[in-house]
Amino acid sequence: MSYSISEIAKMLKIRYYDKEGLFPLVKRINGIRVFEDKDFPWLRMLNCLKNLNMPIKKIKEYVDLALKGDETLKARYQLILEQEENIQKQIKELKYYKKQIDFKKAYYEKAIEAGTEEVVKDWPNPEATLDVDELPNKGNIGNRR
Amino acid sequence: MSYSISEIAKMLKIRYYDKEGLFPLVKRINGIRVFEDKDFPWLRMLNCLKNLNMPIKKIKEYVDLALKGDETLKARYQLILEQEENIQKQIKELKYYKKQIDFKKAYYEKAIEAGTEEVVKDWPNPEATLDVDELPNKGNIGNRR
DNA sequence: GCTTGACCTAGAGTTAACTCTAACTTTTAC
DNA sequence: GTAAAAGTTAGAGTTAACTCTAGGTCAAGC
Repeated sequence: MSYSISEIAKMLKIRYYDKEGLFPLVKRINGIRVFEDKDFPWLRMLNCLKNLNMPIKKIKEYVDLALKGDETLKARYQLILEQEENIQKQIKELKYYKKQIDFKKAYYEKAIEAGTEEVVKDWPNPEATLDVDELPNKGNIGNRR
Repeated sequence: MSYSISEIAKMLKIRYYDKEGLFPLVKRINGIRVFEDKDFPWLRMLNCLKNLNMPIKKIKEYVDLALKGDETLKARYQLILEQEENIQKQIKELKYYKKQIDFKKAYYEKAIEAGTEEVVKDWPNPEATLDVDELPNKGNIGNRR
């Protein structure tokens, strides 16, 4: 089974990504892109990296490595390892900020109950630092801010 | 204790955020911003929203609501609830993509061991769909892509 | 054969979030 | 009092990731 570009374009911003060189291996008939089942694992992988906030240029690097074949296996493995760390950091970061949000949630619940923010104005924040070193790092091992 | 802008600027891109109207309540002496301990909970909150990928304009809306006082308590509470959902979705999404990354990790480990990708080329992907409906939604309740 | 519609491209335009520059003021150190 | 350091601003420039436009090709249906 094959897929037309309009079908695929609903799922990803295909033309743009193709322009950026992200799928050099997709078949063409008379210049028209024809996606096949075999392309899907690749599309899924690109979609994954994109949603992990990897910049297009970095994804392109990965594509170029993949094109070079077996000699770049270790480099690609390295990139995957970085993404694994990246995911862990992002989850950690989200959980960190969840504390702040949960605090504010309770804060507003109490304030709404009382009809005024006055009663909660001096509730202590969950953590008293803004020091960058104590904030989780942004999940940015090579990925965008 | 107070803090100079250069001290604060290391932590956040203060001048830019101020320009965007994100801290209208910070004190000034002869036009120079003077941050005080009382400002920190606010700065932390802005930092939190920023790191949850809320666009500056949306953060500004929150700031403007806060300035209006008690009449906007419910609206602000609503915004916080959205962020709570947003965090849950983002964590879910990250865990989803982690499966893909873990698959690739094992894939490359095997390929490196064998010296060639050939041996793993036909390993089945963890999930066989690219259907947008089956992918977790991007964590974007009002937040940027 | 001709219109319609789905596809193609190059390139211009848009948007968000910075980032830098230049010219000015205020504070600090001697 | 004066020079340097650190603060200020408006506004121009940058970058990434789209998004749109204009003009063109090609196959299908009438």
